[in-house]
Amino acid sequence: MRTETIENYLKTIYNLSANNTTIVVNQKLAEKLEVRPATITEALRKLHDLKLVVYEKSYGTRLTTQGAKEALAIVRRHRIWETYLAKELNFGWDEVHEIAEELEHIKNDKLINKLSEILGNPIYDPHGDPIPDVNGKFQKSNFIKLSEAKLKNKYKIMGVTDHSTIFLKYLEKNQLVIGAEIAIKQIEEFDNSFLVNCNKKEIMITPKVAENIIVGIK
Amino acid sequence: MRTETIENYLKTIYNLSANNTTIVVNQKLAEKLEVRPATITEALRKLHDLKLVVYEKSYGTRLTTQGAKEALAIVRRHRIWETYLAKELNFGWDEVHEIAEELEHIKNDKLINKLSEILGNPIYDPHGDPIPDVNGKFQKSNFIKLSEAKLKNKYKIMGVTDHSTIFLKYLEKNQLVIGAEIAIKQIEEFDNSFLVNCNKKEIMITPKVAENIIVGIK
DNA sequence: GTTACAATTTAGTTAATTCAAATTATTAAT
DNA sequence: ATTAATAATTTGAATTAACTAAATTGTAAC
Repeated sequence: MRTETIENYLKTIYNLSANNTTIVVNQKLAEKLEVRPATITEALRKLHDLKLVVYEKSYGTRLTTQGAKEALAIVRRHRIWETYLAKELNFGWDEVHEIAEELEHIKNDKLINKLSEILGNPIYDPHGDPIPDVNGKFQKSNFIKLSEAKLKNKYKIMGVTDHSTIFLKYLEKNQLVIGAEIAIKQIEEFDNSFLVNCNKKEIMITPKVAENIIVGIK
Repeated sequence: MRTETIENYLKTIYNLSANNTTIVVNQKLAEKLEVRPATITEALRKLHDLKLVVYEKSYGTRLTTQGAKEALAIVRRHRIWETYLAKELNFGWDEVHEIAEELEHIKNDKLINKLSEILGNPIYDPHGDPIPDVNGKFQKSNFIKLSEAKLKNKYKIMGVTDHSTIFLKYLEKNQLVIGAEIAIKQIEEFDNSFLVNCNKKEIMITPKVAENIIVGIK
């Protein structure tokens, strides 16, 4: 079986590779996992021995088929638990991540599939992140970042890319929650800020915030 | 924080000490944890350094106040999860133990108390084992082993002391489940077997089985 | 080609967990 | 009280996992 550390490496490589489409460099891994570069080199050697990554020295890393399969299983467990904690156990969306970080390491397919079933097999977690199915497949969608939204269009908030408590609390305060509908009233050329209509109120959205909100076209 | 190994030592010492009332000897621990005696001595030295046990060499071990507190917290988490898995997630009572062995190590009071609340703060788990409350206290009861039952009396099955799958499956097959009512028809002096009436059927119960069923007086 | 930065190698450290074998303690039986 | 049997401890060590500082090597941009 895998240690938690190995699972965390797998998950982090997966997350930094934009769903396994780009190569991940050591620096990013070292940053995210808060360890020294030497540790990354060492860990990647091990993951390579376990046939979980393709690791080209001084270039970058990507997951093997097996590595991606395991990473997706971890991501699935994490996001199912987050959803379960939020929807069934009434935890706030800013609390669920931390608990799910621990629960995700418990490998019991029957348990996860049961939770998924109770939730109605959700395809998004409370942060709007897609939940892979049992086979590691995502349902397709055509969501965009709010920062790429077009003037006068209407959108629905589908997720966030920043999961920090401070950001989530900010969103909540402004009622910019999952499912909320947004109409783009104005886009300021000068600073890329957005003036939007949400819940019958006008809200000013900075580029940094817009960059971290995922919306679907209504 | 405690490692899982330390938590497992604490839990095992607690379980072998009959609710912290008797001294535990190394041999029993070695047996239960499936390690060599030398390992037990070593581990107890460590638990002693952590002020979790009172350890008298070549005599025996018992938990300190702190050790008992932590052991009870683990037992509570284990039994709450077992109950939740069985009652809310429809797992069989022979499946829940294994999963709870992992879940019990996740230390989040809010989570456990939430599960407990959803379950209506149960005081027994699916095996009939009592669940300590947040303060590590048990509700009192006057249950006895079926082997101590008296002729002609009526009892209700409240729990088991053997949690093995084989035993639980045997009980299920004979409908000797938690809550089932039993009337003692006959006690055979020669071999201490019991003839009981349960669900309108007569069942012969061997001394070994009787020893592992906990009943309450009706 | 030099410089700046990233990655790797080397040569460890620390901590957790376990064990075999030899020795010592304890207990029960005579 | 001595002995035999059994249990526990000590010693000395191995293993594994995870990580690091410091020195070296690679890479890429100017």
